[in-house]
Amino acid sequence: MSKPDKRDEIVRAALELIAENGFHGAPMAMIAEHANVGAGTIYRYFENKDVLIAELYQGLEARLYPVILEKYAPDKPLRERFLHLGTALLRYFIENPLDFRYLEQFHNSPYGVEYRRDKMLGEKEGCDIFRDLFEDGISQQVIKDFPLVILFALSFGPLLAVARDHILGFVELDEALITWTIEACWDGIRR
Amino acid sequence: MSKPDKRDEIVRAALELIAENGFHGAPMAMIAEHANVGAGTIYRYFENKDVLIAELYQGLEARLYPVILEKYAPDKPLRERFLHLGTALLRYFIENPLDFRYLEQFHNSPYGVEYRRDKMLGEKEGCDIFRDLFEDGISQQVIKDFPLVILFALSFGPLLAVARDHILGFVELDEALITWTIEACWDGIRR
Amino acid sequence: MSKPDKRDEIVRAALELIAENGFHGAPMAMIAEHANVGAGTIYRYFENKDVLIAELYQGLEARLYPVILEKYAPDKPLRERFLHLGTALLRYFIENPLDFRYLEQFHNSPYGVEYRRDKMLGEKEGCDIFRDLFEDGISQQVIKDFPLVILFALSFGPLLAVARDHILGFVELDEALITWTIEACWDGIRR
Amino acid sequence: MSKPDKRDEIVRAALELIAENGFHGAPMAMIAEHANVGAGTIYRYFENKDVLIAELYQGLEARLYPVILEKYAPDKPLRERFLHLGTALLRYFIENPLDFRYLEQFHNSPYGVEYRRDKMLGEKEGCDIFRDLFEDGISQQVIKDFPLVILFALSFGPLLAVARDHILGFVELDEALITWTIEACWDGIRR
DNA sequence: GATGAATGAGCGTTCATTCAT
DNA sequence: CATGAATGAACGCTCATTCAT
Repeated sequence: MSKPDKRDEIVRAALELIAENGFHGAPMAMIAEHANVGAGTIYRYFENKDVLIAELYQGLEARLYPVILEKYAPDKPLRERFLHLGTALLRYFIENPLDFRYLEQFHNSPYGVEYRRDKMLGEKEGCDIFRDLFEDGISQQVIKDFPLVILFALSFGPLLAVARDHILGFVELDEALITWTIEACWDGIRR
Repeated sequence: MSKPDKRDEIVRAALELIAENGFHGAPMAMIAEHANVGAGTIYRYFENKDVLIAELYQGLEARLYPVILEKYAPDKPLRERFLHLGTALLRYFIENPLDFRYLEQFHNSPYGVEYRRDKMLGEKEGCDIFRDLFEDGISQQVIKDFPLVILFALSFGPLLAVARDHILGFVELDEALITWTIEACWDGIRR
Repeated sequence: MSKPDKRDEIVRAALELIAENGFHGAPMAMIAEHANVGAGTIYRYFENKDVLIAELYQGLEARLYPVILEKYAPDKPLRERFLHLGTALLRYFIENPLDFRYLEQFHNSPYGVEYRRDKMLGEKEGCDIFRDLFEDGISQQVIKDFPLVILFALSFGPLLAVARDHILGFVELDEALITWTIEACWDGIRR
Repeated sequence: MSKPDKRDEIVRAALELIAENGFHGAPMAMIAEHANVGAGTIYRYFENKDVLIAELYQGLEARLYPVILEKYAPDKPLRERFLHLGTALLRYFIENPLDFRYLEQFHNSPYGVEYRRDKMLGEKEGCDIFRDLFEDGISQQVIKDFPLVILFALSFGPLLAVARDHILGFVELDEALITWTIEACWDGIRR
């Protein structure tokens, strides 16, 4: 009960600071201070800053999956499945803006690119659900016969963009707007 | 004639280095060296690194507009206009990967967010052509009646994503794929 | 019986690590780990790292004496006594390279110099046998009438140097070479 | 005239501090302070601390050779040549105690060992004069037929030891004692 | 104007030591 | 007694910026 205390505080502080200020706006000393922890303590839990960054990312991903898969019914029609996943994801980002900003920071960095490249090469994408969905859709001639990468771009591109705009205050997303946006994404990929 | 010479060299070197290595992979001394210029000289043309970064961005934007507006016919049908602008933009990014990488670096940084917020508030979007296009489309009931920000996200989100994927080598975009992608974006925003 | 157990383990681990990696290649945490002991436990037996280092040295010296005094016959001729002590010492170093490396590390450090200075002032040399030998030799006009310090230098200088060279692999000392070397040392100090 | 100013100050400060306190008793910040130089300035002249240490060593060696070779007559008898080199070396150490202490620090460190190993493998010893002397002596049957390494140990071992003792104040070397000591070394290696 | 040597605050990281358990 | 998590001062090093030439 007291064990993960410090580690959690470090993770929380790092998430907050990196999400808000970027990787180089979050020095280890500042993370330590915000976690109410000695500077050296971080290194008991994470080998170095890179490892902290990577583990933080993996933690976020691990939290994300169960959320969007909740109540997911793989036997429903493709459109419905897509809307479920898309809205769940968008809602998650809106409700967890720190997570979202962190994921963006990570993806736009050498770490993120390399990480993604590794996942591309190793077939073990975490995005299997989406991949399955797209491949199903293509073979059923419901979704455009595009390379998967393009379909991902057509789906996630707008999704991430609106999440960012909402978090930065450029637009106020409500339930209706969320649904319409994801429906528009579907219009983009469906035949 | 010799004044802009050095300034141009500095801008070129900065673009190259920042696009390839990110902001903190491009120290001022390295930029100076690549520009064949003294380290102090940069400060005659740019107050500090932040200003250099911002002016570089504005220069890129200024170069971009004429390119995508070339042969643009504002009296053609909306779909055709959208396809023209979208494919021109995507082609530009693919042919000028350095510019694209720099724009991405800039957007994912405190500078970028603040810059964009200023532009939002000041109403003086550089994206007037797109704004006009979307507003036309909405009033003609050809484009979905969404907030402009959402329409931007549905259009540029996928566009930037595929450009990034192409440049990182995750997909090979040819003319056909470019057209299909922009058409899919249109499907996303049209009624 | 369990008390000296841990202390011994600490001493053994410290000797090993310091001999192989030097003082700053042997952090307390590493010593503790190699001794299968908690990091704080070391401080129950040694006030701090400096004390550990000094006591380790004294322990080594204490082990050394009985070895070289074994079968030492103080009534034999001076030359024979010198050869006995010299070869015994050199053999000990060769057979216990860890001890030797540690002694060298110690001597080449602020600790070593201060330690030696204290011993010089306090007259309580541990090297009494050698001192007796030299003083005997001087009064019998067999050994050169040099200050003791010089005689020590002429005897131990080469001895330590060849031991080091052997351990570092620059020369392979066998029994013959050991004897010849010590005889050469004797040639250096005898009249 | 003003160019090597800073570099020289850095070298001087580093020599002083390392000679007196050892490598880890001479942090870069302290060296900078003693050289009246900013901390970063050192890195304009030396890539890192290791390079500073190595270049300092090479500088000392370069200064040493001319000194001991001054008035050296390679056609004099072996004994005379040995005494010349030995006393010159010992005198140099006594007159330049900082140089001596630095050389000792260097030799007793990973740098020193590796450096020496390299020199052993590559035949281009800086100690060629001594090597020539020893090889001459062996072939003329004036010097004992020992491996060179042993002869070096018999010569330099006492020499370095007495230099150290003098500098630390354990003995006061005058001209007579210097000569006697080197003569005793000769007695050690001659047949 | 142009230079680049000089600066020093700030970074990521280590490790001797302490102390609550 | 023994532990090992926690600490924070100190380290080597980088780099945006300045200023004498």
